[in-house]
Order: sequence, then C-alpha cells, then structure tokens
Amino acid sequence: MNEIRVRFAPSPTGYLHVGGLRTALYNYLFAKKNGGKFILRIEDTDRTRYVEGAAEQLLDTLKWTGLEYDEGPDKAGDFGPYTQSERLDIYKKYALELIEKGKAYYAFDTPERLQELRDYQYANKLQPKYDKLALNLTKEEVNEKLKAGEPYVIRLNVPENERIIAKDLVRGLVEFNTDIIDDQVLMKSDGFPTYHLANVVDDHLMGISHVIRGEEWLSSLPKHILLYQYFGWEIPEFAHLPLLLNPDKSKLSKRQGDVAVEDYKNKGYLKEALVNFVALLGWSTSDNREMFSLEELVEEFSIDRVHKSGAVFNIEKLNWLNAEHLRKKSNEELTNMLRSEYDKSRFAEIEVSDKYLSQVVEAMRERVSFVNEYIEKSPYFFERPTEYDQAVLQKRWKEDSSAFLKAYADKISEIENPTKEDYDHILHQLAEEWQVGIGKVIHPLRLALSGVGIGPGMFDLAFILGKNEVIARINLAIEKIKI
RNA sequence: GGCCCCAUGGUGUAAUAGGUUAACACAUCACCCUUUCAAGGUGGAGAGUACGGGUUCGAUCCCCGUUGGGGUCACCA
Repeated sequence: MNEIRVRFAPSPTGYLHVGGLRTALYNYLFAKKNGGKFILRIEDTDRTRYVEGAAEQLLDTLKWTGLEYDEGPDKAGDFGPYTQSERLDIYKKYALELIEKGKAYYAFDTPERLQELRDYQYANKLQPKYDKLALNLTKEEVNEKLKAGEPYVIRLNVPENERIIAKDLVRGLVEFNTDIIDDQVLMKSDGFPTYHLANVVDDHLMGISHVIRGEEWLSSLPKHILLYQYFGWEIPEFAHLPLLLNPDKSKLSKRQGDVAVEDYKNKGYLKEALVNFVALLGWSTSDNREMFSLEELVEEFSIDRVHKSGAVFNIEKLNWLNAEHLRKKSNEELTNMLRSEYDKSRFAEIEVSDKYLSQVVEAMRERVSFVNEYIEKSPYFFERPTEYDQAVLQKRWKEDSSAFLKAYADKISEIENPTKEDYDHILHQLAEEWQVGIGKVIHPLRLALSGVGIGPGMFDLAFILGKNEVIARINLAIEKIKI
C-alpha cells in the first residue's frame, strides 16, 4: 500500500486566492480522511512575478485558515526543499536526462521569431505551436551555440498523432491527441523551469500519490502524462476540481469582488465560516448537510462526491454561515473577539470592562452576523445618543412622553441597584397608573436610551447601561426632544 | 477558432444499482411569536431537470446530437 501524499502548490503572487483555499482544503481533507500527508510547496519559478514577502504572507494566511500542513518550506520533511527556486539543479538534471533520451531538445529561437511564427499561424488560422525548427540543428551546431553562450530553452519533444488517455477522479477518462500539444518549454532561458517540468519532477520526487488541483490545469494534463512516461515514472492519480465562478459564471476574478482570503479575514469573516462555505462549493454529502467544523469535514469528505461543474461564489450564503458559526461560539470567546474589535474602534479610549462587553454580547447575540456589528449596530452601548431617529420619533414620541419618562426616571432613581426585572416592573406599574398601553411608553424609552427604534430587549438594554446612565439619557432626551 | 470540460429553481446542492407530487439550504415574500429589530416557527412563490432524438414498460439518471456556458491554447502559474 502506497502512502497517500497530496500537496497544495500555490504560486506566491501576493495573496491566497479563495479558489486556492478550496483546493488546499480538498487536499487537506483528502489527506486527513485517508491517513495521508498534506504537503505545501511554493511554486516560485516565475521571476518576473516575484513579489517580496508574498510567500510569507501566503503561509501566514494558510495558517490562519487552520489547514495545517505536514511538510512545507518552514516545516521540514524528508523531501525538501519545498520551495522550487531552491531546487533549480534538480530540474536541470532531469531536463538533461530528457535531452539524452531524445524526449526534449535545445532551442535557440529569439522571442521575435516566435512572435512572428505565432502571428503567421494566427493569421492563417493555424494551431499556434512551435514548429520544431530547432530539431533540425545537428549535435555539433547545438554544441557550438551552447559554447558560444547563446540563450536557449529546453523544449518537450511531443510526438505526432498519438492518443493520450488520462484518468481523472472527478471526470473519468479524458482523451487527448498529441497533435494539439505544443512543444512546451521546460527550461526557460533564465535557467528556471516552467510549471510543467517543475511540477512533474517535484510531484514524483516528493512521492505525491494524488494530484488534486483546479480545472484550469486539465488541458495541460497530457503534457504532464507525457513527462511521466518519458521519465518512466509511475503516474499519480489526478483530480481536477471544478472552478469557482463569478456571478456571471466566468472564472472567479478580482474584478467582480474579493478573491483574497485576506480580504475576507480583514472584513471579519470567521475562518470556520469561510472554510465551511468553500467546502460546499463543489462538494456535498448525500443528506445535504450545511454546517461543518473542519474536523467534521475531514470525517465526511470523499473525493468521489466532488462535482464536475463550476460553482458560483455566493456571498450571501457565506454571510449566513458566518452568522451561524458566530452564534455557536461561547460568550467568553465572543467577548474576547469583541474586546479586540473594541480596542480598534473609535471607542477605544473609553474603558469598558469584560463583564460589560460580555453583557453586550448576550444582548446582541441573535442580532449580529459579524463581530464588528456589536459595535456598529449598537454603538449606544458605548456612547449616548447624539441624535434621534426622526422616523421613530415621529411615530412613537407623543406629547406626554417626556412627562412619562420623567416619572419613570424618578421611580428608578429611588431603587438602589435596579435589576432587569425592576426596570420591567416599574415600567408596567407606571403604565398602569397612567392608564396607557405598555407599547406606548416602551418605544419612547428605547428612543431615549438608544436613539434608534431597533435593538436588543428593552430591559436588557436598560440594565446593561445601568441606573445612572438610564436616568441621564432620559433627561438628555427630554431636553433635546421638543414636539 | 482548435482542443478539453460542464449543464437540476436566482445561488449552492439532493435525488448514485432508472420508478419521488423533483428534496434541502441561502436569498425572496407572507404569517406567527413579540415592546422594536433579530433569532426561531409555519407557509408561499420559484426548476418538470438546457433542447431534440434514442434505449427502456418507465428516464434528472444511460447513449447520440444540438445549443449554451466555462477552461485552455506563453520562456505565467
């Protein structure tokens, strides 16, 4: 029995794409479910796209998601290094081996000639492919050019008209003809390998048993198969995951919304929600269950329940999942989260106790989807109303509201430490005395205390604010609201 | 355009040995609960499974074609 080893192999271009997160997640789930290893490999073979610090950020973000890898750039294993730019000699060696075998060859074409060739082919509606011109060079000519230091690339020597049948765990058998495959560059003139070479060499050397990656790679699968065959290596299992889509069904892109995991993190999304959500984009259980923790996903995951078609990234469902996961958290956890949010807010200067924050958490629990909403939706827990909602004021504030609230404040002031029940009972008593319905007085009270017409339970609000604050806010409202 | 992949309500999915009034969730609407807003509950609207053939007693499900969508065609991954 071969060990199950899978890898997530992102290119460090500056951030972790949510599609990348989904790919990483499925790899992780597959590995954990089957007692295998999950490896992280950095594919930084494109020097033109080098971004300072990008790899580090990628690692940080991946760690935030909780998808812990068994081997990676900063986690030693037996197959390192795990960063491709540190493996250049290896690729060189294998490229030369291919040349030895006649399966690859040196090419010295200038970019200009290549461009002309492409232009010509395009104008004549031909398949854009390298014309194998360099294959006409004799061994001596090649050696001379190499000796002269002419820039070169190494190309894959693709045979004519051969069928390549590949097995994909998601799609079944997929067939290609080599005629449509270009003599792909394997080694670039800067001495770096292209994805195709590096990927195959590393997957083999690192003992990767299953290649789980995005569907955008499906069309280059035959090139990879060819490489495995030429090297005489065992071909791993492949699974090409359906793409994540924009609302217009095109491949998920920056232009139509946030695609970076960092964006969601910064907006206050829970990693639990993001992971749960992204898991459901292309996979499901037979009972259509929606809520999963990472551990539960590991338990339930199965690669043969991965779908074939792309899935639209529907942010509203993500929001719902975020609210669900948020509500499941303990008061203590939420209080801690609110604390750090509070310390970043405009109220940071004003001291509040954890006890106070925990009361806010309980009062607002069912009313928020994001942690920062504890502050944004109910700032009145932290500051006195600066204005009063006009619509509510017109609808709820009557001529006798001021007088009633004054009486209420007086009663409250007589109680030493009013409980939530006290606020409740006194209001009811007073309403009875004045012979008005409770609804008629409770709304002005809410308006006085919060400035708005919506919010948590009225008496929770009063109790959390405390006696002095309640009285002060009532007086403030009486003074400010004139009708 | 060539090649490859895909196709169930607006969105994500279920219906996997072909037989269901095509199910669930999000979103949406209404009602209930209620001091407000949420949450929760109940119900509604929304697909006859892209279309057309075929196989079959019977197709969402199997086969073929069409249409539509997507991916990919670099010294980027």
